[in-house]
Amino acid sequence: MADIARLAGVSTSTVSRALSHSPLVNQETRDRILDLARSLNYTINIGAQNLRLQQNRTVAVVIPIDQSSRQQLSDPFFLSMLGSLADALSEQGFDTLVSRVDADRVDAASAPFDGGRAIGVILIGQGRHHDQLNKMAARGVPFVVWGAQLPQQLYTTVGGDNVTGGRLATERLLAQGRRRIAFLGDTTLPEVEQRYRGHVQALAAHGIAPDPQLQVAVSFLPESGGQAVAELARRGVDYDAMFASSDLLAMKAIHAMRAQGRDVPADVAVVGYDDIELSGYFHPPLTTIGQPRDVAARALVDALLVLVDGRSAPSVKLPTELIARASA
Amino acid sequence: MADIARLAGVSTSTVSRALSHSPLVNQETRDRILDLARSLNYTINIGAQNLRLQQNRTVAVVIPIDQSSRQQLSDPFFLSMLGSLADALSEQGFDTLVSRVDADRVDAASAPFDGGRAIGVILIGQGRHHDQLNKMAARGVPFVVWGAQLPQQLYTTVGGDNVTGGRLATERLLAQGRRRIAFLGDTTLPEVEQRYRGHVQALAAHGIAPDPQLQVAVSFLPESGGQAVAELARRGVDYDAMFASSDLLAMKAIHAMRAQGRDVPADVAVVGYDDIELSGYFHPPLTTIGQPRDVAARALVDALLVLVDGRSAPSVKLPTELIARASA
DNA sequence: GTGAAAGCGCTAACAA
DNA sequence: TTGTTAGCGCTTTCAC
Repeated sequence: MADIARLAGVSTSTVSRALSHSPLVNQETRDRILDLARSLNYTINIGAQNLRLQQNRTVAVVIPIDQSSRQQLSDPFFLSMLGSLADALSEQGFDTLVSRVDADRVDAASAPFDGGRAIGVILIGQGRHHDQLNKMAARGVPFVVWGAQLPQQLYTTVGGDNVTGGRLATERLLAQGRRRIAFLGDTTLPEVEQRYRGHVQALAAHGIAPDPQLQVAVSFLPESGGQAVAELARRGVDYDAMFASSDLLAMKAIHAMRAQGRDVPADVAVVGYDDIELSGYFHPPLTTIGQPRDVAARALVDALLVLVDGRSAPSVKLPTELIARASA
Repeated sequence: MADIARLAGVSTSTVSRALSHSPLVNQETRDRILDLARSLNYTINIGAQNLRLQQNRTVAVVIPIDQSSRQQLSDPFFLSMLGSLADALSEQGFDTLVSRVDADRVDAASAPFDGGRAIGVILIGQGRHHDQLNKMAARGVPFVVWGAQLPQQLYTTVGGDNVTGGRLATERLLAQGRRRIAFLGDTTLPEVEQRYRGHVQALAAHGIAPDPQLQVAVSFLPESGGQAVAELARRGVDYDAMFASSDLLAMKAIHAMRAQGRDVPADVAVVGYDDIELSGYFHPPLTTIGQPRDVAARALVDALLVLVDGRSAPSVKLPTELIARASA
C-alpha cells in the first residue's frame, strides 16, 4: 500500500480510501490508484485488515476423528457435508478453515476461534462428549454442531430427525413382512442412539420386542460392516432384514452378506441411512433415509451467524424422509 | 496480553516471551504468566502474530468446479483427496483453508495467497486452463496442482501416471479376450486425455485400431454415466468391455447397463479409475486403477513447501497400479 | 479532498 | 531478567 501511495503521489490513507471505494476520494485520484493497484497485482492484506477492523470472515469447520482407529476421515456423508458447508459459507462471503480434532477432545475444536482465526466453529458430528461441548458453550465459544438434540444441552445443534428416521426405516422393513431386523450401529453416539430408539418404537407398534441378539454395536471403523455380519453369523442368529445406521455401513454389510451367499433383498432386506450419492447406483439400489446436505449446511451456517451476532439460536431438527429403492 | 501483563505485574514483552517459552524469562515469572493465561482462557491472536512475524501457517486447498453445471463437488475421489490433504497439512502444522473456484477462472485460486491468507495453494484438479496456471506461476504464486504433467508447464504438478494407468486398465480387458472396449471420459481434461492415450497404446499393442464410435466424451456431470450408456445404445454400437475414467462414472454406467439387462462382467467387463473406498464393496467389486490419496497428499504438501521455500519443485508422477476385482 | 497520527495484538532489537 | 520502543499492513478520526 505504501508503494502504491508513493507511485500515485498520495498518502496511504488515500490509497486505503480509494481501495474501499470511498466516495470521499476524488474520482480521478481513485481511478489512478485502482489502476495502479491492478497493474501491481496488489491485493489487500486480509490479516492486517482484520486486525485493524477487528473483524473476520472465516468460519472453522471441524471434524472429530476417532484417534484410537487413527482412521482417515472417509465416510462420504461427512465429506460431502464438508463440501456443502464450504459452498454455503462462501455463498455468505465466508472462508472455510478445515481441521480435525480427536473425538475424545472435541473441546479442542474451539482453537480456531480462541486464536482469533475464525468467528465461530461448525462441528460435523457430536461424538460422545456432550459435557465438553456444554463447557465450550459456557465459555462463550460460538459454535454449532451437526448432531442430535440432547437434554440439558447448552449449545445449538442442527440435525436430522433421527427418531423418525429410525422409525421410518423400520416401518419399511416391517411393511415388507420382515420381523427379524438386525440393527447395526454404535449406539454410544447420540444420533445412532436416537435412530435405535425410533427403531424400537416401530417394533413396539407392531408388538415386537427388540432382540438384543440382533443388535450389533459396530463403531464406524473401516471394516465395521463386514465385522458386523460376521458377528451375527457367529451368534448364529437369524435375520431377514437389516437397518444400518449409515449407507457406508449398509454397503459394506451387503457386500459381506453377498459373500455368504445371502441375497439382498430376497433373503435380507436392507435400509441404510444418509442417502449418499452412490446409494442410488449401488446394487441393489439402497433404500435409505435421506438427510439433505445442502439444507443442513445452510441451516448450520445460518444458526452460527445468529450466534456470532450475539443472539441465541434454537436447535434445528430437519425432516427426514424415506428414499425407497430396491434393497428394501 | 495486556490484561495478563497487568495482572502479573510485568510488561507485555515478558508475557510474550513467557508464552513462547523463551528461556530468557524467569522460571517462576513464566509459570505465573502461563497459569494466568490458562485461567483466563487466553490464546494468542494468530492474525496479529502472523502480521508481526510475517509468517503464516495456512495453506489454501482449492477445488475448481464447473460453473456451467453448478454442480456441487461430489466426486468421492476429490473429496477424499481433500480429507487426506487436511491430514497431511495438519501433520506438518499447517491449517487448511478450503475454497472453490470457477473451473474457467482457475487463476482466481491465487486469491488466498494474494491476500496474505495462505502461504501457498494446492489445486485439486487442473481443469482445461493450462495457460491460466502458467500465468499464475509466472506471477510468482506458490502453488501445486494435482493433475497431469504437460509440455511447456511452468508450474509443479503431482499426479498419477495416467498413461500407464490407461494402459493397465485396457490390458486387463484385452487379457480377458475383450476387444470392443468403450471408453468413457472427458478427454478435454489433461488427465483423462492421458488415460485415453494409454488406452490407445494398449489397443495398438494388440493391433487394434481405436473405434471412435466407442469413445463417449462425457463430462463429469451428475448423470454422465447413465447418459454415456444411453449414448452407446443410441449409436447402436457393440461393446463387450468398458474403461471409465473414474470409479464414480463406472458405477453409474454399471447401474445403467444393469437396467438394460446387461451383466457385468459377463456381458461387459468394466474397469474404473481412482479406487475410491466404496469400489471394493460395489457389486460387482470394481476393478480399477489405484491412486493412493495419502501418498499423493503428502507429495503435494511436500512440493508446495519446497516452493514456498523459494526452491523449485519438480513435478511428480506417482506410480499407479491395477486393483484387480470382479468387474473385470 | 487529503494527510498526519494513532492503534488493532503481537514480537524483537536494544537498553538497562 | 526485564522493560521500552518501534513496527508488521491496515483504517479512521481529526485537522487542515
